[in-house]
Amino acid sequence: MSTPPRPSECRNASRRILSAARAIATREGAGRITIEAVAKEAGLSKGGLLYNYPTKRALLSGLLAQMLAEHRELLESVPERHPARTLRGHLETVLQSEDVDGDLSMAILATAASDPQLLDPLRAELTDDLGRILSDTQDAPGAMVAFWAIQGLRFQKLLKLPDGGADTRERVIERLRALIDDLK
Amino acid sequence: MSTPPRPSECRNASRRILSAARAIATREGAGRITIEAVAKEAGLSKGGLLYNYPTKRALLSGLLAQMLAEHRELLESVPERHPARTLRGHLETVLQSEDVDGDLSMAILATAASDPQLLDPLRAELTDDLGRILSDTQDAPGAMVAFWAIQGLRFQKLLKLPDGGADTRERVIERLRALIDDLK
DNA sequence: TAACAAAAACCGACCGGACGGTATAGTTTG
DNA sequence: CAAACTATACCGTCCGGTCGGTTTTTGTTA
Repeated sequence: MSTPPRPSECRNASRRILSAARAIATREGAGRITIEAVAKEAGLSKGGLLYNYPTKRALLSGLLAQMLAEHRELLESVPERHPARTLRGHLETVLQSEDVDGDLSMAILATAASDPQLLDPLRAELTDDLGRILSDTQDAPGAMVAFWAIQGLRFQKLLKLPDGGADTRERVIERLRALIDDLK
Repeated sequence: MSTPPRPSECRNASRRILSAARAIATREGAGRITIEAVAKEAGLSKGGLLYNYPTKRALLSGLLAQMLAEHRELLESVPERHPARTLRGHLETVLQSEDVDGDLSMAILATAASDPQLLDPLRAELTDDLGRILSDTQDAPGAMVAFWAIQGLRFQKLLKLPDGGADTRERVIERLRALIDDLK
């Protein structure tokens, strides 16, 4: 009658599957995300996984959605009240997710290569954020430069590109913070 | 005897193979780069390709090397004499490669996901450039912010992330140019 | 220049294995 | 019982790589 009182089970299975996928991506690399491997990691069978996510695409889509949700959560937990709150939020979010999601994000990039549509939710989210950022400041170009710099930082971490050493890095981040705070 | 330098033949096979791979990546997406497909596109057989590139890894490595070489060529062709010449070179290079190498870069990202070592040459090159940039300016943090912004721009184009519209985009780039020129 | 051998370049059938997805039979739970 | 859920066997496909053989190029010698 009323909705079957077992969303917990079903949800848990889905969540377990997603974290299994994340575990595999982090431990063995992005290319190792296969239905069988994820199912095994999650402690159920291939059929069981395919019952929850009928295709691999659906699985990846769910994975991306989960990451996006967590990202947004982190972003909104930035307490600071500030005209460029969102910008600041993005920066702190990038800094905070210390390499935890590295290989995982790589997984997303990898799949995006073969299925660009999977990135659509991400695009929508970013468009939203960007709109808020631009409408929060009078210096749109300055805000955009900061936004790009944050994205650059994100990919620099992701691909383990050089960053000029920890010391300069710290100073650069400080500079970036100052740039953002001076925006208004 | 009149043996004009004819390593051209041998080289041509390799180059033909690489451009075939690029064509496939651009036309059909990054995931479609397979040995058979590339061989067919290049007009030779699977065995023939594997003669030139003994493994797929070698093929991808060659692909990345070629792209790096072209990138460097572009970068060094920036005429401007300027303390932040390299920085400016990166910016103009990104702007110039108008979506031509989009899916191709995606291919590289995709493979990087499964084989992170392939990015090592890229890392070396960037480390080199970054060193030059930092030693060319007195404002290291400012230069790094600009560098990150350029990288962010690169990935924004690559993943087709939002950019706030062509008009603002143009203004942002102008701002970025000004930032770089004011560096010294 | 012709003959010829050796090496380089290339061919394409084939193998082994992984992977996504299906079909179906079984099990739990309300 | 029925619906939700799970397990397992299996299929078709694709793909990277191997291997034995063939063609083309090159160097040498007469």
